[in-house]
Amino acid sequence: MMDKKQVAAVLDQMGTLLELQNANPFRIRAFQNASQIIEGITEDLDDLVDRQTLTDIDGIGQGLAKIITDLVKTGSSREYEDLRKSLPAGLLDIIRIPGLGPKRVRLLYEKLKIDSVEALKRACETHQLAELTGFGEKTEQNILRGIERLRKTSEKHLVPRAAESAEKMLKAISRLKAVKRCEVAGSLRRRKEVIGDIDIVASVEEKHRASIVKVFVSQPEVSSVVAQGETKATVVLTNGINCDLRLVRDNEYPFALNYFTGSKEHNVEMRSLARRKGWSLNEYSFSLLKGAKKQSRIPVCRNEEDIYKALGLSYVPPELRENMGEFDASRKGAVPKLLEEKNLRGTFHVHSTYSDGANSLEELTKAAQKLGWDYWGVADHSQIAVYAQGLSPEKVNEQRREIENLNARLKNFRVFHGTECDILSDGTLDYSNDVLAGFEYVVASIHSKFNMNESEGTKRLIKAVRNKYVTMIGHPTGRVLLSRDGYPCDMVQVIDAMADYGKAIELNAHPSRLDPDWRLLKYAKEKGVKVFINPDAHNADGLRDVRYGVGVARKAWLEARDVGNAWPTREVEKFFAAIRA
DNA sequence: GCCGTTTTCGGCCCGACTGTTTTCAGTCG
Repeated sequence: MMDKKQVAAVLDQMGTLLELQNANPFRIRAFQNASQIIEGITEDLDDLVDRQTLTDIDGIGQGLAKIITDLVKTGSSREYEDLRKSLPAGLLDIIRIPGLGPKRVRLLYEKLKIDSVEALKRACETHQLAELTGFGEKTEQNILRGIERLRKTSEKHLVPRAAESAEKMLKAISRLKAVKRCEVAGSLRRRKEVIGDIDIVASVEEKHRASIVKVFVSQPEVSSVVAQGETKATVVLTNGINCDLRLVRDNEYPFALNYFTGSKEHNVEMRSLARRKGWSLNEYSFSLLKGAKKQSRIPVCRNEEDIYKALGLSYVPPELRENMGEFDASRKGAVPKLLEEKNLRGTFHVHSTYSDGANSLEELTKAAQKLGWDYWGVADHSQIAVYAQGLSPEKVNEQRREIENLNARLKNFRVFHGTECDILSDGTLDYSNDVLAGFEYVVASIHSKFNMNESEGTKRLIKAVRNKYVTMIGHPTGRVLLSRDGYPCDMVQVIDAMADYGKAIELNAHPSRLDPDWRLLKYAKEKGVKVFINPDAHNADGLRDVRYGVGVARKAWLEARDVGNAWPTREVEKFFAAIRA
């Protein structure tokens, strides 16, 4: 009745409702934690329920297992219904307003009967809040601004846009003489697929703090200042993204950087590990735990590596800090050597002037050479894509001849001839097998009929995966395969099929459309499915967009050998040939 | 609510900022 996404949402909501009820904070955390766990599992939730193995998962006990089982089986649960009935639904909207937490939401409801954002807005405008103890005029103003901000920033920001702003702000800070070290932290450093806000950490002598904060808040990118203190400032940038600056002493810097990089889940585990050594860990330092039975001497930590070392761990790259197995790997010294941008030797999903691309084969080749690559692959649209000048079989032959001529002239560089072939609604492909056999590789993509139900959608894709000439499944429209709210299909099943048939998957890194789910990518890696980081480029500049995919690939623990475009030319040729063999 | 090669009971992460206080609670990250 409910899938894992829905179950996760319900558990999170139960946590919030418990907060509003002023319940035991650890009980609250148990629900929030469980929500995270369920969202992250790659096994089939139905299976776990049927086999009654939910309690094998760390963090899920008898109580939560019962609730989850009820939700999956019946679509509801006694505990959930009781909680939901105990408070008006509108409070769940109100609590999302920045500056309002469970205590004050509860108070507003009890004293002023405020049970919706609209009612709250009216109450602020008529200054009813200021009459309550603990509230004043300033708070009313802040809430009104919060309501407005929530409306504007409810959507999260994509990595490339946030990265661009972050670079500008970082540059403004780092060029100041008083700043010793500074770096972007937070989810941007962890390369999450979407970014909430930008965190910058800087080390600076105390006497210079005020001047640094002043420079920060007066940057041209800043549209308003939310908070400005001695060690912290928060601003809203002109593009609507929040940006935080934290100032610390230089000896505190590694701790601050680590702390503000997160994730929260990673930090919680770090602190637990510190406690076991008899230390307390915060954003400034280790300190000896008062009254601990066993205490170890605290080593000097000059950088993040030292902190991990102190806890008996090898360095954990920011992309892996999600408490999703990185501590185990780190203890065993088995942290993978993650993909680097410089590992990439080329890319394969590129459109030329033959279909809807803006640059010729020659121009694209020059751009790829300029990036230091060894190859690239053309993948123009197939014939049904009339809107994009999809290629007829005759045109395909013409293109092949041009590529052969080009390759004959090129030294130490190779252009591959592929296609982005449409998967039709019945799962068959837009070219006959005869035509497909003429390509070196085939990216099979969906551009039509996005409103199928999940089982039909899954069948359609798996049928395409089975086609002997398909090399990799692409995701052309952005809201597709590896994204959580994309094309209706059970991606786990599709990945299983790819593993069975030795096919690859495309991580489409087109920046304007990026929202790939790294958990699914990680699952693909575990299954041995190769990944190609492709830009879906329509011009020469677009080739560079692969760099946005590298961060997501790192989050999924991908190493150079897991990624097709990190292989040398010969290996790529072999892989393509093996698929049709 | 969860968890246990120190525990089946008693723990479970911590500091800064804000606005309203006259010493601090609530919120945030």
